[in-house]
Amino acid sequence: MTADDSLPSDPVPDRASGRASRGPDRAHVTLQDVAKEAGVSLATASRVLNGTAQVRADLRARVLATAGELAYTPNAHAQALASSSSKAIGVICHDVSDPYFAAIARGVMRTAADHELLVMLASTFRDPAREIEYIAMLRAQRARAILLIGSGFEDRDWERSMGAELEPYQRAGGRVAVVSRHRSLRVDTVLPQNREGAAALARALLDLGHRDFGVLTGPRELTTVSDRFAGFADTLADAGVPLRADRVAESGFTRDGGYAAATELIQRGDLPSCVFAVTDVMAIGALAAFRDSGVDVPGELSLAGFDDIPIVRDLTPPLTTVSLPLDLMGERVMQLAVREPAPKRSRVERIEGKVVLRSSTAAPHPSHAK
Amino acid sequence: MTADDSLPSDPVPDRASGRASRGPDRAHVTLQDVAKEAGVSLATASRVLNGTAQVRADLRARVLATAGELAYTPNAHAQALASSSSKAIGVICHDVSDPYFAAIARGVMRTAADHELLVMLASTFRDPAREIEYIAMLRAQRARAILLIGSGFEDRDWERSMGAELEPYQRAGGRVAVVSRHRSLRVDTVLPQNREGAAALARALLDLGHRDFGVLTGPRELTTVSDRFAGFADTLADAGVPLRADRVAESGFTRDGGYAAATELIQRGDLPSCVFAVTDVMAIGALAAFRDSGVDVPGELSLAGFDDIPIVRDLTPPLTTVSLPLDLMGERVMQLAVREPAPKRSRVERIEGKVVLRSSTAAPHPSHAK
DNA sequence: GCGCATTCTGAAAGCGCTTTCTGATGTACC
DNA sequence: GGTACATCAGAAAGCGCTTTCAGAATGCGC
Repeated sequence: MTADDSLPSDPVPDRASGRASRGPDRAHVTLQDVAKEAGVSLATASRVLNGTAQVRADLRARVLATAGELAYTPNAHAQALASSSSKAIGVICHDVSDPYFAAIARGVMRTAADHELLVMLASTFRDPAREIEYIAMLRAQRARAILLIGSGFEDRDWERSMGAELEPYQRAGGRVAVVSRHRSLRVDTVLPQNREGAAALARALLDLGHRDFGVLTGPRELTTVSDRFAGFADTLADAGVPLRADRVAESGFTRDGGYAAATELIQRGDLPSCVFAVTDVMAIGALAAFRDSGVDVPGELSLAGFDDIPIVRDLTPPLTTVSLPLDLMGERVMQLAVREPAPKRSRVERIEGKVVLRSSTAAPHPSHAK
Repeated sequence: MTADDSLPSDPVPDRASGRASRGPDRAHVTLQDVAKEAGVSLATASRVLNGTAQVRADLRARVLATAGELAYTPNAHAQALASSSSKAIGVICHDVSDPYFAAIARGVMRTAADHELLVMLASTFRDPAREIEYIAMLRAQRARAILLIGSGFEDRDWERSMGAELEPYQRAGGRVAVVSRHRSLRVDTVLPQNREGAAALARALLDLGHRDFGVLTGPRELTTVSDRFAGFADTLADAGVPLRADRVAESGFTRDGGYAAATELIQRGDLPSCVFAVTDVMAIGALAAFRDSGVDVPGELSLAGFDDIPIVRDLTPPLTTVSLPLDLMGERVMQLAVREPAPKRSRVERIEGKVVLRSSTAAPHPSHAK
């Protein structure tokens, strides 16, 4: 790759010499400029451009015309400062490139566009310190709302510092909404029914005849992980099916984490008949690990995930999972953030997951018969 | 899903009644508040908090302490207005949930974090009007830089209106950088070598023995599509291998577009021995189509993509593709935007693609022998 | 101990806009 | 024709911060 090359240049109107026909020499055209040029007062120009009040038709037309000619763009900072309200909302996620988040973000972006809002996006890469730091930045930007997408932590310290940052923000009129459970954050929530979804999945897998399960989990301190794990494990227990401790492997909440966890399971020796990965992303890694080790899915082992990110349909075999309407969840959390805040209590919008059986799961291999 | 439920509430310090110990009643703590409380002037407080100048140690300490106590957060809008510079940069893409973009965005976010910048992200969903609109919004926000990620259009009108929006922005000191070719936009560019990459891929596929090719393309007016197509087709032509018109199917630049294009190819009757999808995302759809139609890849037909988005390694079979360092490209475009602008000409950073042969391609099926 | 250079602090002028408040103009009615 | 009431334009006061400028306080040399 070479730098300092040049693209086919084109004739840009006298950039170096003078300047475009009417534009002022200063960097930006201000409302003042427009007003002067149109021969009206600052106030009138403002009113015309914002439609705040009636303005005589001819003045109105003049202002509009000059604004166009001068290519006037309002200074959003000045507007924000004067009107103390901003058109930007902040979204904090762990990683833009995680398909789970990307799918939710899509819904958020779409809905933001409908409201003519700008989205400031921040990736924390699961670093709690960075998360706090970003909230401070969004607070500084006077973002109209802050959206937290993705699992919270089961961690007292984190909760405390999070609350300390968010509470003054909310007191100052900022809106906060989250996807996933954030204990003790008093905020509007879009809450995927992780526990119930995992339970339903467990029942479906039991119905297929499985009695010997493995679980690939992410870090236990993530609420999403602990909820899904608990839902799955409890249902097995209720059915009288034990979940052996050595059948549970914990690793990172990523594709590679899934690969690592599955590999660990394989190395421990005899495999269960069915494995549940707490997220699809981990399941993708697990599937690769099983393939690399020559474990046939679903012939020798069934595999299921959670989330139903778009890609899992196109895997071989397509992945059984608990389907969450991710795009919709993004839309909803955005709507919660935009709607009038509930007077006292925070709203919780529960999102049900639906078990989708695809060909990554099948009846257990005969060798697993009791 | 039910709404208006309540999360386990926690004791928030007297939100309704009075207020937290020292905080003022107004919505936000201002620098003025801090200065008064610390018994110094506004100027001194500002200097302490920005490290703009030396301040006597004891005053310094007092300011810092009160700022902490009052949980002071500067108003970024006021700062931006007063100093006419902002800490936000704008990124415009087509769809956050497209893995190609998501991977680049990751690099962008990482690099932005290093520079303590906030990223405002906008999805256009390939609507040129929305693209223009977003640029206007970012201009209003006085974004320090605007990044355009993704293919430009080969379209005079679009170029013109794009230029009209961008040119005043740049004249006012705004920085613009893009990924992919944007004809006649005089901006710093991270330029994947689409033509060369596609040519190299064609050669590799010829080397495998293929002589009968098909191509699945996206909309021709996208520069990325036309470059890749041209590189591929020209190389075939140079090798004396014809590319029949009925072996080319055009569709949307998405997974479903790839599925549709592949289906069209299948329905036209006899298949080529090798198919090139101009992006991995389309290749994923094509792979699904071939599977659904019982066409064995690579047994009956070889399939190759372009981009090397992370997921294609985990497909069955793993996809042959032209690998682009997407994360790095994101980093680079961000760096271009942050670096001092080149005095006269725009910089172009060429990014080479590397052909990666995986198992979705193989020697042609014997039935295709000449 | 005095004068001068050197720090450091505070007052004040904006940055570009919104939004009262005030005043001017026009209309309606008696 | 004069008063009362709308209606609409303009002056001006901020919004919360940075930054210049001038003045106060300190240090030093002689």
